[in-house]
Amino acid sequence: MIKIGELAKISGCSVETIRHYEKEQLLAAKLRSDGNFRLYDHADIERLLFIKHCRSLDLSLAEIRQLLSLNDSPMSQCDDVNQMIEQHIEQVERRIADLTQLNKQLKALRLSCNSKRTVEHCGILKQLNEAVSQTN
Amino acid sequence: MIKIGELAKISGCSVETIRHYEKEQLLAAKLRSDGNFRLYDHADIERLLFIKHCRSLDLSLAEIRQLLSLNDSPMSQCDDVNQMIEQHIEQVERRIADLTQLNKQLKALRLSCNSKRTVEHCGILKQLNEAVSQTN
DNA sequence: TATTGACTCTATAGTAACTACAGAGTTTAA
DNA sequence: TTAAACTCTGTAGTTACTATAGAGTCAATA
Repeated sequence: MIKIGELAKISGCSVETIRHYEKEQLLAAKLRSDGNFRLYDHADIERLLFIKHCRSLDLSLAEIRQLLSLNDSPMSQCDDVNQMIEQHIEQVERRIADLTQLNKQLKALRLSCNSKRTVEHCGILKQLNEAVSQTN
Repeated sequence: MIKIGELAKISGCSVETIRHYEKEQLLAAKLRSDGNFRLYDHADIERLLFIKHCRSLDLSLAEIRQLLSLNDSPMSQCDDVNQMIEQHIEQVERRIADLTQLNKQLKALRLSCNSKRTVEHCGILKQLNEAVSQTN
C-alpha cells in the first residue's frame, strides 16, 4: 500500500488532483492508515492511469465516471460507450472547425498592420473597429 | 441614452454579460438615471460591439482590456497589438494541433468496438485499459 | 390612484477541472 | 527530541459567464 505522494509520483498527477478525483467520486482510497493517511493499492494505480488517459483524450470527469461505472458493471451494453465516444468525436470536430475559422481571421488581421506605427494608424485596431461598424 | 436592456438587445449580449464586463473594467456606464439605472450612449454601443467581436476571435477579457487601453492611448506602439495577435495565433494553432491528434485517437478507439456486445468485451474499454498498462 | 408587470439594481453562488493556500496533525530521520 | 517532510480538511481562487434572491424603479392599466 502506498500513500498519496507516491501515487502522485507514479501517476504524474498532483496530490491535489488525486484528492479532487476522490471528491468527484472517480477514485476512492479504500483504506486509511492509523494516522488517517490515504492508502492505495495496485488497482488504484491502474484506475488513476485510466482516468489520466481519458483526460488526455479530453473526456470530462462526468464522462469518465460513466466509463468507469460501465467498466465496473460488465453486463451493460457496449453501445453506451460507443455512443459517448461518437458524441465526443463530433464535439472535437466542431471545435477544430471553429478554431480553423478563427485562425484564418486572426491571420488576416495580422496582415493589416506593419508595425513601426503608432496605434493611431494600426490596421488591426482599425479593422476591429470597422467590423464593429458593419455589425451595427 | 439607453438602458441596459436595450443595449443588450442591440449588441446581442445578455444583460448579465454587460454587467460582467463592467465589473471587469471593460465597459463602464458613465451615467446613471435618477433611479440608479445604467445609461449608455452610442460610443458605449460601439465599445461593446468591439468587445464582442474580439471575444468571437477568442481573445480573453484581459487581452481585450489591453487592446482597449491601447486604443484609448493612441501614442502607444502598434507592435504591442501585433505581438499579442501573434501570440494568440500561436496558441490557437497549438490547440488545433492537439485536437487533431486527439481526434485521430478517438477515431481509432471507435473502430475497436462493434456494438451488440456487453462491456466485458468492449474493445474501447479494453484499449483504454491496455494503454494504461503500457504507460505504467 | 392603486397596482400590476416589466425592468433594473446589488450581491452571491454555480459552472469545470483543477490549483493554491491555511492551519493542523503525522511520520521519519538526524 | 526536534526539525523536515509529508498528509489531513476546508476554503478560496482561476475564466467568462449564467442564474438566482431580494429589493427597488418605472410605465401603463383598472
